[in-house]
Amino acid sequence: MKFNEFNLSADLLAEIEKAGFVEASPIQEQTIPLALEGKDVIGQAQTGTGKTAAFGLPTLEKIRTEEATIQALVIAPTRELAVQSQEELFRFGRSKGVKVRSVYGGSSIEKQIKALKSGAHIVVGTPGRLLDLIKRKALKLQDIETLILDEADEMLNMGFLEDIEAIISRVPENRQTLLFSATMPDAIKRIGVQFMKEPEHVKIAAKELTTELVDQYYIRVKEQEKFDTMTRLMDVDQPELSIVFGRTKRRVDELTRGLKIRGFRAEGIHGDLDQNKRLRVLRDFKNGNLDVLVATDVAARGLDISGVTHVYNYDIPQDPESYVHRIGRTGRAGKSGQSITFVSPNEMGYLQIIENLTKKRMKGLKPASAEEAFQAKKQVALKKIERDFANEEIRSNFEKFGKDARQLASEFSPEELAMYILSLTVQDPDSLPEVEIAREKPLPFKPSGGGFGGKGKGGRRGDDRRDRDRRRDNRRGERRDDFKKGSRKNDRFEKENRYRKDNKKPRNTSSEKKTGFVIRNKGDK
DNA sequence: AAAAAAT
Repeated sequence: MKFNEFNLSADLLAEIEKAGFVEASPIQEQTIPLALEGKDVIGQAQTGTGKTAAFGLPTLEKIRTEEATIQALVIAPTRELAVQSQEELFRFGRSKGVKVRSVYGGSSIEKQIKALKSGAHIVVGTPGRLLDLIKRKALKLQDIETLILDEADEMLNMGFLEDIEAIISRVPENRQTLLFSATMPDAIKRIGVQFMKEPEHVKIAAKELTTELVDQYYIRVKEQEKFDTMTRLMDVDQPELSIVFGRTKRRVDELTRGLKIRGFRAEGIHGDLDQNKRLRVLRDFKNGNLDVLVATDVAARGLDISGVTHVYNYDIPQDPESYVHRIGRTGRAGKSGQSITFVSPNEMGYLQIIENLTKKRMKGLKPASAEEAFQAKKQVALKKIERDFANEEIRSNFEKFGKDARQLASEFSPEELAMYILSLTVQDPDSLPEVEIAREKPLPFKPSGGGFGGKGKGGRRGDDRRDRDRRRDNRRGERRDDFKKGSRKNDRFEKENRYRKDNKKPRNTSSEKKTGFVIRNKGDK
């Protein structure tokens, strides 16, 4: 279905066309008509399939610009996401003259109050700042007709729920409520439904929860070897842009430092950094002034950054839902991507929990050796140098390598110069600076209920336990079969060949020799 | 058990 087949006004369609959108995605096709009718909708679809436009377009359509009232409210889990959604809504509503404001913590409330006073039809905000503005009577919600929870399952989660309830209690009961997310656990959906009237749950049916545009890999690696393993893989993969997710803010700081030492253009983003820095880092990453964004889960959800080809889960995500969102930062809008999740031997149980949620097996991957990484880097540098030498401006390019460049350039052949530049560009793997990432206390493992804790409580304990045992036995069976058929093995070799032109088998790591493919949970005996 | 979110 095409956008111009929706019952949308000409000024919206003009902006849609300007943005180059023609064909609506399935979630858009199914939710836009419902939302235009005024129905309450839960919209669930894979990451990167255009959920913002799905709730944004019908919302914009219904705004009466001649009235200077706030008619729609969007609540988002992070400040960056609030900014991004505001920008997208503004873009589509531009011709129509819709005023969209974003409000969030960490930046001047005075400015935001002024902006609200200058007129707003749609407000996009994070919970804390919204409540603050409501208390100061700078934000009136009595004219709201559409309420949207972006990343709805996160907004209705513990930690946010109380604030959300407080905000919703100020919004008129007679309203339309839209909930959107890629993930929607049943327990959370039940909470959400309480704020809605006869909601339609549009769930784009897919075998897997994650998009098939992302190739999902995991590497089983000891904690102490993780950093080297990741940087080598990055050298081999040569991502355009990549995001590295760490478990804690401190960890993100360490990883950022380490990656910088290794020569990557990397910056970190997490909740302890001041808001200017957070926005600056994100902007630099989008502009291509950075190659690697190192992040906590603050960047896991919603952020739409084109050019992200690789997501590295340096630490395995805390919640299986977080995994779905993290890897959804790549493989967006029809483009493909890769995710690589690093799993230490005692975390293999988490891998299983994630796979249970996504209904998708990650492929095992062998670490690349230092030599392989070095060769890969060298190839890339050589290509770049060759390109430079083909260019007329080779001398100006060469000059940055030293005072005598002009002299050297006249005395040596292009090949000799190339070798010289290469030696300056690519470091020998043995001389790489050492980086140590502090070991954190291991994740607590709670096998109950299939989640990472917090679920399965209440009167169903016995059932949960039986389910769990059954699931576990199934898992073991599947894995053993895989091992016999060698399908997993084949996956590994298929990937290895990318790294090994000589087809030699990379050496086994000791941990793999030890445990093969058997899953070891703490709960298992 | 961590991160996010107001100051």
